[in-house]
Amino acid sequence: MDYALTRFTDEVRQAIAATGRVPAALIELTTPKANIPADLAFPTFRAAKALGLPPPQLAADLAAAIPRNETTLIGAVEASGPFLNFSMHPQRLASTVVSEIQARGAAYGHHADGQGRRVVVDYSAPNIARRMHVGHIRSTIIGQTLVNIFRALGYQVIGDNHLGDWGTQFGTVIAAIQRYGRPAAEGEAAMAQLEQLYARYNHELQAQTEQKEQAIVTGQPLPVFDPDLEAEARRWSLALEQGDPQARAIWQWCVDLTLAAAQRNYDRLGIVFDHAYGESFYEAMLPEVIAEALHSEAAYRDVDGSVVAELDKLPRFIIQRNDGGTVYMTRDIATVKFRLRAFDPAKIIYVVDGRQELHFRQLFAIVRAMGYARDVELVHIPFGIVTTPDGQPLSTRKGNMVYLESLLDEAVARARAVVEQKNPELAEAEKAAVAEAVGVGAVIYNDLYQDPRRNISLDWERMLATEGNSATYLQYSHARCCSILRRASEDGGVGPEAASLLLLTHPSETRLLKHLARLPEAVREAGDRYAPFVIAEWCYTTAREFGVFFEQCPVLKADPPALRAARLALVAATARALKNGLGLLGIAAPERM
RNA sequence: GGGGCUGUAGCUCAGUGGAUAGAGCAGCCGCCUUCUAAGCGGCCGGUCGUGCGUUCGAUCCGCACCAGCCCCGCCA
Repeated sequence: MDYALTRFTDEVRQAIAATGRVPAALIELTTPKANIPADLAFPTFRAAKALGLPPPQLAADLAAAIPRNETTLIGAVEASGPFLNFSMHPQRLASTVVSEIQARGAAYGHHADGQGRRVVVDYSAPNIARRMHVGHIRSTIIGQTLVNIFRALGYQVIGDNHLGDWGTQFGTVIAAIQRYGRPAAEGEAAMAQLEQLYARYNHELQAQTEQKEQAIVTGQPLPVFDPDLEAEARRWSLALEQGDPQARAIWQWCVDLTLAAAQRNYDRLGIVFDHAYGESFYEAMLPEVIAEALHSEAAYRDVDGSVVAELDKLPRFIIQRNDGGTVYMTRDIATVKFRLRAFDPAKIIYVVDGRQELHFRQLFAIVRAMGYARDVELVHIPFGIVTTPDGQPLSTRKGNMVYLESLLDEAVARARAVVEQKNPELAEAEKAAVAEAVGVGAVIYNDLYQDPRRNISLDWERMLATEGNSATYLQYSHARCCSILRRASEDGGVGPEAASLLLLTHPSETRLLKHLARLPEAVREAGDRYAPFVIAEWCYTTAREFGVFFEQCPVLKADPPALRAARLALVAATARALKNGLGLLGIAAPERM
C-alpha cells in the first residue's frame, strides 16, 4: 500500500492526464518551495512549448479542466502564472496520515523497496591495540544509521565491523610487548598502555634508523644493533602471518582486550553488528587472490617481484610487496570476494573517511577487472575529519586527541548538569537515564546533522545546545508530546480512538500533518543519497512544526471534546513519527526530560 | 604535475533545473496565573567564490580560473 504523499502525487498526475490536454511524458511534477502555498506543482513551460501555448494560459486552462473528485487527496487546484499548483485536502489528509501512523506504528516510514535484496555495510573498523577515538566515531555512527535506513527500506542488511587487526604495525605491537612486557592494567587503561609501548618502541626504532642514516651520510660502517628493532618488528609481523603460536597468542590477547573496551562504546551508541570479521579473517584467501589478479591480468609482476596494478588511468598500486608480504589492498580484495560469495549482496557500502577515496577507486577498479563484482554496486561513503572548534585536526601526535569513551562521558556529564538545572524534581535514576540519552544523542547528532563529506568540529557549545537545531530540541519536542498524552490518560477523558480527525483544520495542524506525511519520502531519499542528514532535517522540521502547533492549539483544553480527541491523536502520531525518525538516527527518545 | 572534496547571511549549515534563496546560532525586541520557556513570535543580516557557456529559466548542469583541505606503489 502506498503512503499518502505517493498517492497524492499519483492522483495529481492522473488528474492532469485526465484532462486529455497534456501527454503523460510531459507531466513533470515538483515540490514547491515553502513560501508557495501548495504541496505539488506542475511547471507548464515544457508542455506549453510543445503545445504552442503561453505557459500561463496552459496553467489556467488546466486549472479549469481538472476534474473534481471527492475521493482523492487533492484539495485546491490553482494556476499561479505558469505554474499549476495542487494542495492536499486538509481533512482527508488528516484522516489518512493519522490512520497510517496508527496502523503502521514503529514501521511508519518504512518501505519494501529492497525486498529480497541484501546490502553489506562496512563500518566502524577500530584498530586493534588502540583506543577508539573521535576518528572512529564518524564511521561508526554514520554506518549504523545507514544500516538502520536500509533496513527500513526493506533490504536485508549485513553490518560488518572490518576490524583493523592485521598488518605490519602488528609486528611492532608484538615486538613492543616482548621488549617491555604486557600491560598489567585492564580495560581502556591497558589500551592506553599498549599505545604507549607502541610509541616508545617506534621512538627507539627511529633513533636506530637515524644512526644508520648518519653512518651512510658520513661513510662510516653501519652500526649493528642488538636487537635491531626494525628487524624484530618485521620478524614478528612475519611470524604472525605464518601462524606462529606465540605471536598468535599475544595478538589474540590484544584483540580480546580491544573488543571488550569497544563494546562498552557500542552498547551506549546502539551499535550492533552482524559480523566482525577482521582483516585477519581473510589471510588464508590472499595467495589465491594474488594468483587470480595475475591470471586475469588485472595485475602484473613487476621486475622487483612485487605485484602491481595500473587500471583506468588511476595511479599504480601494489597488491603484494617485493618481500612477498601483502597489504591492506590485498585483504580488501579478498574481503570483496568473500562478501560476494557469502552474502550475494546488491550493494556493498564502505563508510570510510574521505582520504581513502583513491584507495577505494583502485579497489573497485581491480575487483571489476578481476571479474568479481559484476552485479554488485560498490559504494564508498566518504566523510570529513573531526576538528577542534577552531578547525584544528585532532591527532595523537598533537596531544589533543579525544577518545570515544571520554567523549561520551563528558557529553553525559554536561547533559546531567542541564537536567539538574531544568528538571530537578525527576527521580535520580531518571535523571541519569535522561542525561545519558541527551549526552549520547548530542554526540550522535553532531555526526549526522549535515552532509557527511563536511568536516565536523567538536564544539561542546553547539553539540549540547539546548536550543535550535540540536538533538536535545528533538528529544524535548518528543517529551512534550508524551507529556500531553500522559496527562490526557491521567485525566481519563476522551481517548484518541474517538477522534474525529476531520476537525483538524487549523493551519498549524495542517502544516504539521503535511510534514508527518513526508517521513516515508525522507527515508527513501536518505537511502538514495546515503544521507542520514535528510532524516535529521525531517526530525528538525517536525519538531518546529510541532512547536508552532503547541503554541497555537491547546490540546487538553480543546473544546469540543471531539477536537480534543483529534488533537490527542495528532500528538500521538507526531510522537510516534518523531520517535521513528530519531530511531533511524540511533537517538533515544525519552518520554520525560 | 595529476586527482578528489569544499566554497550560500558575522558563524554553522540546508537548498541536486523553476516562483520572493531558507534554517539554527550570534545581535536587538516581544511572549510564561493556561498541555514541559530545553519553547514560540518579530527585527537585523546574502554581488549564492569569479568568469564564460548550455537553457524559456542556473545557487543547481558544462568548461576555465581563484581559495581552503585532502590524496597520489611496498602504511592502514
